Amino acid sequence: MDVKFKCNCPFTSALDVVGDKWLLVIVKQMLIEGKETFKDFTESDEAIATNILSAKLKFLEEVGIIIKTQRPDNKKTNHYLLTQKGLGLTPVLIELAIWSDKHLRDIHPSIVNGEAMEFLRNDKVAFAHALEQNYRKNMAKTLNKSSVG
Amino acid sequence: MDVKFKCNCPFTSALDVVGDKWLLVIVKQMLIEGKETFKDFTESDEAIATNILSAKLKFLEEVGIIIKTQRPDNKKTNHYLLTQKGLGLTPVLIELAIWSDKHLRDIHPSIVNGEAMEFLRNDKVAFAHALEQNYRKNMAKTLNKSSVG
DNA sequence: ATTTTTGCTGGCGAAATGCAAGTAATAATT
DNA sequence: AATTATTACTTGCATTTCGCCAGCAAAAAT
Repeated sequence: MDVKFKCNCPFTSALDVVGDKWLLVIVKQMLIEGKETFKDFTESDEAIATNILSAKLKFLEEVGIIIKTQRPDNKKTNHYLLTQKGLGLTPVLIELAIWSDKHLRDIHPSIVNGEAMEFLRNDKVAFAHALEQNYRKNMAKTLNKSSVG
Repeated sequence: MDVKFKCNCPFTSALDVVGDKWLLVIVKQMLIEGKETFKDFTESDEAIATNILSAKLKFLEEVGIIIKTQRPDNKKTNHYLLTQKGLGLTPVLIELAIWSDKHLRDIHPSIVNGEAMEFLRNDKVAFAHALEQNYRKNMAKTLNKSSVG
């Protein structure tokens, strides 16, 4: 289940890891939608099958993009969190969204186009920063909540 | 063979198109390595199988990322060129390379690390610009060459 | 006229994906 | 304390995609 690198090209090597139908979707769900638990992922719009989800989470953990944690008050529910390596994928996701915005509306007109998209168009660096800050903040909040209550 | 969009999320929608093992590798080969013909691709480091290559080129053409052209002096060799939509993926590729550089060297130490990588680290916007300019220049050159000689 | 190159296509086994059902452990409810 | 519900998976099986290899026709080079 470990990565096979085709060559020493930095572009291709990244794709050897995350160039997959599901991996970046999972990272996006964590970063943008704050999903953490197995159940969170199964309830998503993208509807990933549980066996695939299980395998992909295992893989993401193996390569160090996420870590599996538990809360002291719950021995069952696993919480998957992005590592630095995982958060480092934020700019990749952002460029993908920008590309969608510019080049995909012709064949897929119903792509969302709200104020978040406008923020992203106006200042992608700030948007990336805000996303990462927000992720860290929420992570701290939920971690704290569980250890208190 | 056409795209199935899972939802209206701009992140996921981009991945519905290019979130694949091969598509971005092919785009990278065109942009960075100047590959244009079927044979060029088959001779790459990444060694894509011909049937897959054929299918992927067809798909990339369908979604408008590349176009298939011919030179007046050669009725056999097809030249695949990036469209604006295709060139628009440059920032995505660049962010992937940056991520590799930062986060993949621990599990894949032989990733190339020359002066191009340094240029990329120092100024990714300039790097992207240079890449696109270079692509257009070479495209013009080869197009010109064929119509002359 | 013959050989080589180019751009594919087709067959077939292997791997990845997707759907549905099942399970075991924990947590919540009564 | 007993029952029910939830969570995080696993298993089985059908379908799709991948990947190697061989072949092949049209065009180009010799």
